[in-house]
Amino acid sequence: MSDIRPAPAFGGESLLFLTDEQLRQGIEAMFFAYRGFTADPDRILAQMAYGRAHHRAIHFINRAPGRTVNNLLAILGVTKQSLNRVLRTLIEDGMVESRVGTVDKRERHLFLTDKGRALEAKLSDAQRARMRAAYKEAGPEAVAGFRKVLEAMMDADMRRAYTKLRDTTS
Amino acid sequence: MSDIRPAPAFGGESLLFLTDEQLRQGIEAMFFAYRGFTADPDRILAQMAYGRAHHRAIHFINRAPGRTVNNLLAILGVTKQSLNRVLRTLIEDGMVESRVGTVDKRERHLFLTDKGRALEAKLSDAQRARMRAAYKEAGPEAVAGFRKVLEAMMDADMRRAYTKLRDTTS
DNA sequence: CTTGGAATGTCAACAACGCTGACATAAACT
DNA sequence: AGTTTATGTCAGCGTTGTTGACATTCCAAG
Repeated sequence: MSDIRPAPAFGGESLLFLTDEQLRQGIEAMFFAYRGFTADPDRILAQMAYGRAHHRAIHFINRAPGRTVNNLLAILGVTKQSLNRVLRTLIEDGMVESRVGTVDKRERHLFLTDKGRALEAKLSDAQRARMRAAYKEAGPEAVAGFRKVLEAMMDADMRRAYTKLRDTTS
Repeated sequence: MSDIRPAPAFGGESLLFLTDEQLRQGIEAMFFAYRGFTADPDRILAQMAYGRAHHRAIHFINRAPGRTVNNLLAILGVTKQSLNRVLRTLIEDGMVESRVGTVDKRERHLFLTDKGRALEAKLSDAQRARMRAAYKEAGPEAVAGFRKVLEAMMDADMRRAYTKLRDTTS
């Protein structure tokens, strides 16, 4: 709120970046950037009656084929009921295959079909193209900082999920 | 898709950051971080039957009191019908005041009431606290890079809206 | 001055995707 | 064997995005 600050007499580089004003700019940047981040896949998804939830499911199934529903749930951070609706349409449409577990028959293991992999590639390509352009424009050092701040912004459990995933070169 | 890369013989700092693998990590970081970004305000909003859309409206009305509905629309990037529903509840609840324009009576100028400002402060404080912690952990240089990449990721028109807003120390 | 079109905002109905509740089935524990 | 726990499915609700229809106001052309 109060934008009053004690007029930093030092470098400016060192303390100014924690003023409410700076934080507010970061918040707004995050808001606008996230819209750009999702814009390209959203356009593709809209053409086929899919939404962002479908994209997320496809992405993370592709990341680790054979993943169980419960495992996917933990990563996505939604309820199983919510995920189930999305999975059902993806299975009906032949994008995802659900195989009953061999050792534990309660589990369903999820795989992308060829069709599903094709969609995944299309969505990923679109999203990566924007990311690549942004990275290129900002430069390697900026990218390192970007990643560092994002990681610090995550909830503790999401951070664990992320680093675990990050270090998995599937 | 293809994670095959021509084995960079140079610094690594220079080209490696544009591999599909690196881009994918950035995409996943963005996904998990955005969840953290909205988590704290979401908890507050849930207690009062409000959602993220209410938060966004309140934030940007506070940023420039007297803003018209149409102006807010351009910033939020949603349809006026969608915004209208949110505004109606905020007005009913005495958070926002809508005044008919004096020069153009078609316009409605939006203001936060004292009650609205109190809610805005509560939401902002929560969101800034996380942002501050992340900034502190990552350091000033990382923050500069963070902002740089986010800006490069925005759509052109959102970028204009953002920089215009950014340079407005209300 | 009137009239037609553009701009602004409101009301209604629909879709995507969060949520809780109720429930079936399979596994695990006592 | 009987109870508890884990996993997944079906039904229904709320928020928030969408398009369509419409009222009001402004402005410019005739």
